[in-house]
Amino acid sequence: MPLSCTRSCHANIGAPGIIAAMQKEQLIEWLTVGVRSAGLSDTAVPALERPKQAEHGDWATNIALQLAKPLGRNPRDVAAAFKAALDASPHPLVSEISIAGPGFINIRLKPAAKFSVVADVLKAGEKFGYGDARKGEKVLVEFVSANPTGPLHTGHARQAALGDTLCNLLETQGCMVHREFYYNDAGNQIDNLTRSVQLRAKGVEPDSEGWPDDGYRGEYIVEIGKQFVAAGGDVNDGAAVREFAVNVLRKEQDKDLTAFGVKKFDCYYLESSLYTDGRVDKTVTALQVSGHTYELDNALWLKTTDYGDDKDRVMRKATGGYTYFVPDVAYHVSKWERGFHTVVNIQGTDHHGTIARVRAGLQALDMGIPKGYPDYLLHSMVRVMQGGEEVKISKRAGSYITLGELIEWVGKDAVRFFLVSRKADSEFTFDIDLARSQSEENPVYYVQYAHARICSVLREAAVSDEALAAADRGLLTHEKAEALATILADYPALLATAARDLAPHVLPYYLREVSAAFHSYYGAERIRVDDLALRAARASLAAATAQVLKNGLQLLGVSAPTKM
RNA sequence: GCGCCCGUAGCUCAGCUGGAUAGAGUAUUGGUUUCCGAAGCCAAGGGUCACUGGUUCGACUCCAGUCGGGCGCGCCA
Repeated sequence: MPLSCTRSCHANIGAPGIIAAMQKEQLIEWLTVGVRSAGLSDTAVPALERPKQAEHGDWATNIALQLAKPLGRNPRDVAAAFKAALDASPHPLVSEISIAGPGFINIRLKPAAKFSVVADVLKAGEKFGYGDARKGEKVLVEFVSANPTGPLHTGHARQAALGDTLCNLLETQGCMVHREFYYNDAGNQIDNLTRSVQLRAKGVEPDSEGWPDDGYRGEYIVEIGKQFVAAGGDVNDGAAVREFAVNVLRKEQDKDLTAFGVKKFDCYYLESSLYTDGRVDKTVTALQVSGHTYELDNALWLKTTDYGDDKDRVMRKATGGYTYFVPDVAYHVSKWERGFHTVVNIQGTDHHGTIARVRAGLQALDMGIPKGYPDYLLHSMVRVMQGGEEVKISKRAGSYITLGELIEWVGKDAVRFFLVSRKADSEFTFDIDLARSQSEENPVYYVQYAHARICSVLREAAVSDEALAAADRGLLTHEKAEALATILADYPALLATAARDLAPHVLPYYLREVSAAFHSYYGAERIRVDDLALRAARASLAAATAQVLKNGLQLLGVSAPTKM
């Protein structure tokens, strides 16, 4: 992002508005000017980061350390020259500049600069943290994409929580987000479902004679059979059984997702439509024309090794049908042609092997699709423990824990917060017994409690919105108040990086920090004091904190109770 | 065997494009309420960042190898 800001804008720093959100950029610009005027570099742009330890100041830069080597100078000397240049043209937000350790430059801000974020939050309200850096960018996020052959399990739950939150995060950056659910309704999984329902309806038990090895064993199969018969259906009518079963399961999945607080999908894309609308045939033809295919053993192959895959892949089987990866490529062409040049697929890590070949297929089409298209956010499976033993997650076995059960046991808020809290690719164990017995200790309650506590305090303090907005933040002096305001000011940048890095897990972590900073401040200073001006100032900081907590929880799909 | 991911406190996990004394929660121990919500706060103990070597001013972070774990490697989806 270009920095159009020059020195002239420093004169406007005292003005209210979006100052806090711009502070970092302004400081970087100031530092960059300092680097130039000190004659250290014509191109280097200093990076600003929060020091791990608060005593070191509000911001720090390691630019002197980085420039020392190319300049052939001692880092401390470089830092001294840099500091001299900065001292020569002081920044109105900065109260102190110091050199520390091997050559860090630590910067301390004036209190007014730190507390300006409070006014920003109160003014922006629910939109605080939103930016327009990616305004108008069309982004498609595909997630859940469960086969309509059974209830959603804990893996789907993780995917739904990650996907929904990621979509929300992208929207805060101005993206036009399209939520898509891909339905594998054309494969033999559906045939298997149909057959399983028919057999159970006829009284054939799993593992008895005539039961297929890969038949679905779950109890829901029996229930669907009963419902079908009760509705007057003919079990021998495969097409009718199939339609009925898929319909029932789709409804159940939708019900679970709704209960999980997942926003409505914009589109349910049917795999079968890729065949009926000719996209599959068109894709095959295009690949043949591209010259990257060949025939061998009566099958048609694509030379995906030309694009980094470790072996070539069959497109059309000797028996005549296409392998699954052909409609997959056709599907992604559809995403591209619908104008989505940023696409994120959220899938289990067990699908990582398919990434190379899908991308290879898209490359081979030679239609200008970039190499790394689409993006993937892979998550590892959720292991479920119960009674000290692992419950195997297997759709075929039917013995897995469902999303509906998780919600029933620990509640939607806790499940969502918990599932997003972990990095997507780290495995984790969901201990059902623990979650049941200790749900009160789930971190989500800590954050929700902070929000409820603030709401309660604000009710007691009875400061009007006008008085909150007009409060004199210069009255805030406690270091814990400064620490809290500093954390609040990080929120917009946090959302931007979480969206950019496809890393929703940083949000729960951040909300915990905000809550901790508030609780700590609350213990140090009384809000409802007799001095009304002071009361308003402190209440305004609390109100801003509640707003950030509420905004963050909303992105996670977790409620922000005003009392609990 | 090959490919991708992972290995951080007793347990569950953070650690941003390499930066200062490796952090949270939980568990353990000890404090804390005549006053706005104690589901809180304050503090203590707890570490060979799997191991070995390399890159450099500096490595949990980057590279190579070893060990251990997960997943994938079908003319299944």
